[in-house]
Amino acid sequence: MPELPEVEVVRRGLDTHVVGRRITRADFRGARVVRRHVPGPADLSARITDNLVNAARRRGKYLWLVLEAPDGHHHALLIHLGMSGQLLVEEPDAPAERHVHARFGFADDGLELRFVDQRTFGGIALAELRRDGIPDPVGHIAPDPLEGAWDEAAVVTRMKSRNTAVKRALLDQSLVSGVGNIYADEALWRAGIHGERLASSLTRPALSRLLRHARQVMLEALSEGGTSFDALYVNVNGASGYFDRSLNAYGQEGRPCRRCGAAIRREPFMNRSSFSCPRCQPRPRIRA
DNA sequence: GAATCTTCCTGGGCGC
DNA sequence: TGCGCCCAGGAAGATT
Repeated sequence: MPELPEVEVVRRGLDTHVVGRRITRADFRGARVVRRHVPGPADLSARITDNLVNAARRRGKYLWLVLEAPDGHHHALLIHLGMSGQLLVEEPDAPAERHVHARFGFADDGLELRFVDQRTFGGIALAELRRDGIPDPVGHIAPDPLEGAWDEAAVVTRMKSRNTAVKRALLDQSLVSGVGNIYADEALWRAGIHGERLASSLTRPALSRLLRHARQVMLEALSEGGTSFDALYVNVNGASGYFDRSLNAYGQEGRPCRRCGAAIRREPFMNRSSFSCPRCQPRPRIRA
């Protein structure tokens, strides 16, 4: 599934292949892909036709194209890839993918942009931009660790006040965005902290360390994943080379911990799974 | 308001 | 071999 580093690679691909072009055609297929647009897909299509793509931006796992309408108004085409979403850049006459939900054509008659999503967790919406350049629906999403607005000390302060498991806090998009289950487990492993520890029970230096590990692991994935993508594909199937080689905790149940050799354990967490080292990341004795 | 639970969806993988 | 079930995941909205 696309995590923040993959979404950033997609954004860079959009920067290269889509920014600077004028949309002349937008076709949506299926009832679910267009989100929160009461007048419906046809209206959204009409609103973005003849718009110029001015920029491709990202916060956490949200992507958006800054569009300039013919009347000069700026708004955003907001895209979330969900679990299985892909953006592809292809010849207009290439065969349609089974789960293609949107196709965008451009004035230069060049490669078209397609949104393909097997599970339809992803979606597309038209949004107004706030004064700070963030689309309205992204307003409640906190800065991610890879952007300029990232303020580690402020996030530590907010996490310290949370009366909940530190992994829940790490996954809370209103505190820090872009950290999914995989990177949460990797950051906790690196920091030697069990995810069920109360956020408020950790020291500020420990929380700082955890956040710095989260940032670092995503930077590493970005530097590895960024080179493994076909130039024509803005994204590939969510699997970057990083996941094959570099995971220390996530999905490693039973394998020896690379730090101490103990077998990595798997525990249920929020109807999902957490992976951790039983020796490096001892469970808290008491957990509410 | 904070914390937690439920729901959306479908393909891959597994057990029987 | 094939059927049915479980699982994965982010985030909105509901519920406590």
